[in-house]
Amino acid sequence: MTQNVYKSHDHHACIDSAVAEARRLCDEKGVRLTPVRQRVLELVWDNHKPVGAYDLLPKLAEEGFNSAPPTVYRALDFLLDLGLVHRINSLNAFIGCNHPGHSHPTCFFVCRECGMAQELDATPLNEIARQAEQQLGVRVEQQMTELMGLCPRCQKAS
Amino acid sequence: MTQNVYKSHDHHACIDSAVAEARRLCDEKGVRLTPVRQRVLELVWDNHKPVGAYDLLPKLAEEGFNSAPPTVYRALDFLLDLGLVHRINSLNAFIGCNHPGHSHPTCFFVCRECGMAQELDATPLNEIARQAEQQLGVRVEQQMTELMGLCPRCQKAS
DNA sequence: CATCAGAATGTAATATTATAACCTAAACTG
DNA sequence: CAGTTTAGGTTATAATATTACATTCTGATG
Repeated sequence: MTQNVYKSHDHHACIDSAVAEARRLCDEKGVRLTPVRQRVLELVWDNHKPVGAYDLLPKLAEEGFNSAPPTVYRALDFLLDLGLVHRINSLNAFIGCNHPGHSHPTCFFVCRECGMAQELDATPLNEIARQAEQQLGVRVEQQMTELMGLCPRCQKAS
Repeated sequence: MTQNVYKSHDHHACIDSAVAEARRLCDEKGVRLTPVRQRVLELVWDNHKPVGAYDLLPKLAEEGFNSAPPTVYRALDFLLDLGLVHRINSLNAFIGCNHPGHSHPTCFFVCRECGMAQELDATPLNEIARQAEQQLGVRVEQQMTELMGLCPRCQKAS
């Protein structure tokens, strides 16, 4: 399943593989991973904390990219559509997805102290969707779960 | 479990029981259900669609209440703390809770066409939280699931 | 009852997040 | 290479939320 962000790991490898995966996916779908889209993806992957759209703007500006809100929102929308990033609604922030390409129910744990996010296996959510469909007759198209609390590190620190 | 909002029902009774429940809870906790707080609660319950903070402002103004953003956000924060309303993060909107008073994992289905929200039994979420706690060592304090799709009515309409 | 403390509200300003609208440039397509 | 689609540039503004500080109300206590 998803990696454990609380274990130390070679984060450059995380970023590289995210970009490689993105490139593969874009080729497959015949869409373009333009420089600004790729750079936004890399910046989102910069660490395991969800990042706000407006945090990206100055970074893009530094590097000579255009940097008005529509630029970054367009790039993020593109990446969201492909499942390369997810939006954490409770934070108005974005985080890389480590198994993009197939739409899937989404589930994150976010630490209220350090802000790091850990993607979780969302399989049990399918049960909720299935029940809702059977009992209420709704049709579920998307789902997102957000857990909040303290990560192992921040528990120790307090 | 939770009521089915797609079945016709006496909605005045929904509102009345929400207010009665709020009053009981406030008495129990020794906090005050002031006029503006009660009115905000009623307005949130006005129908089964999540309502934005800024939608409430003109309604409060009409009725002679003060109506600046802090007024409505304070009232909503108060109601959120007591579990009388929930916030639907994907919509930046608020909806009444029909079993307030004990903190619980929250789960809503929201129709992308009509916007109505249906609270669901979130018990299966506990499984996700339990697994995250065991496998990752995190401590889960809050959780929220949002499902999106088409409600029975809007499926027929299309 | 007078006074005091804490809770609640009033008010103005501003911060943060996101989108609209319209134009220009680049890249595929036949 | 002409036409079309896709992407990006630019300006302005909409929508959501908070800060900071002044004022008023409420309930407790002497």
